[in-house]
Amino acid sequence: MTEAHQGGERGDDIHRIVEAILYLYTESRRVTKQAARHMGLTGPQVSALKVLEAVGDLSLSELSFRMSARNSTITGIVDRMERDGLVVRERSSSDRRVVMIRATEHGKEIARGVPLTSLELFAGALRALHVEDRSALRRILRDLAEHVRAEVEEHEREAPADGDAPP
Amino acid sequence: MTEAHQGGERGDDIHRIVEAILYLYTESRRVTKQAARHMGLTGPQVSALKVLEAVGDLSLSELSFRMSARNSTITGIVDRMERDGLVVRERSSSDRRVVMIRATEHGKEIARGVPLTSLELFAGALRALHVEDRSALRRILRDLAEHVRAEVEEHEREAPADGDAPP
DNA sequence: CTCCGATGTTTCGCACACTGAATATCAGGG
DNA sequence: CCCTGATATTCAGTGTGCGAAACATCGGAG
Repeated sequence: MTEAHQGGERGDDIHRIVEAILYLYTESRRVTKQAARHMGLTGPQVSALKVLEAVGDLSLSELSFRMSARNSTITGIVDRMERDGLVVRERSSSDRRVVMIRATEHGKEIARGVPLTSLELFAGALRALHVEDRSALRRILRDLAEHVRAEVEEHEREAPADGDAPP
Repeated sequence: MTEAHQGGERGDDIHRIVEAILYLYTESRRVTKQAARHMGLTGPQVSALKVLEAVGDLSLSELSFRMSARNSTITGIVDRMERDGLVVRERSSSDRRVVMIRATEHGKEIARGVPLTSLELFAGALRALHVEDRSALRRILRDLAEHVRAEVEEHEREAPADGDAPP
């Protein structure tokens, strides 16, 4: 994946940077998944627990929005997590249609335990960098993320994400 | 994902850097997936086509190694891609056990078309950075990747990934 | 040459994730 | 009250992913 990118002098830096980011995230995901397996969880389950841990109880719709998935998908995931005692469903008293998803103590405990291995991987490597490199990296990535965010918004405006399905 | 990380002064830089990388890759994956859907492809299929496009024909084992998946998984993916005319299987003449996977012209065309939206997203943002920031980023990320690679190797040595199953 | 272990691929059974199309239930306005 | 829209679930279908086992082939030992 290093050469063979027609022409390829101009975008050399860019190409290598993208490559490095892809590698770093792929590796992180692999390790997370493996760590999750050790505790009997799957990727989306860890993700759901982390969201619940961070922002508190959520309705199923809110949870699916935060996880960028459909309600029917999240229903299945919550089913399995409820089966395994990680979360509980509670019908809202104010609006009896909505179901609040709440992480159990067991679920929270696991959520706190799992992702550390993945973050520790980065943390260890980042600690090995010089201090000035760290702050430079932080600044550059922040700028980068901002540019990407802007481009994404513009991109979305042109090509909406199949949100409507008229009958 | 910004607060709620017990204590959290020491690893501030680190935390934010990890956050940025996660954001960048998540965003890239989301956009890629969406673009892939538009052309009737899935994520792994795009990934496979990109690998084949980059390094040429590969055996099924080599392809599964590069995609970090098992042979049986890749068999299924290649099945569907062959069904859709994106790749062809060719038995090697030197070793009749191995099956070479080759992207068809149609497959290559689609591979060239799809990922651009995702890479362009990064490329555009990266071009907006100063030149010295780009080379600094490149150098830092390379160092970082190397550290992570080393840690992963060490980590694997302690906790092997269920690879052996003695009879 | 024949047998036997190693290697490459596929098949099979299983579980999860994900989607879109119904469906049941509830909230609120006319 | 009835209609509309929102919320959650169910269902059928596809894709992904794994491990165990079957299968073909290769390579070397005897």
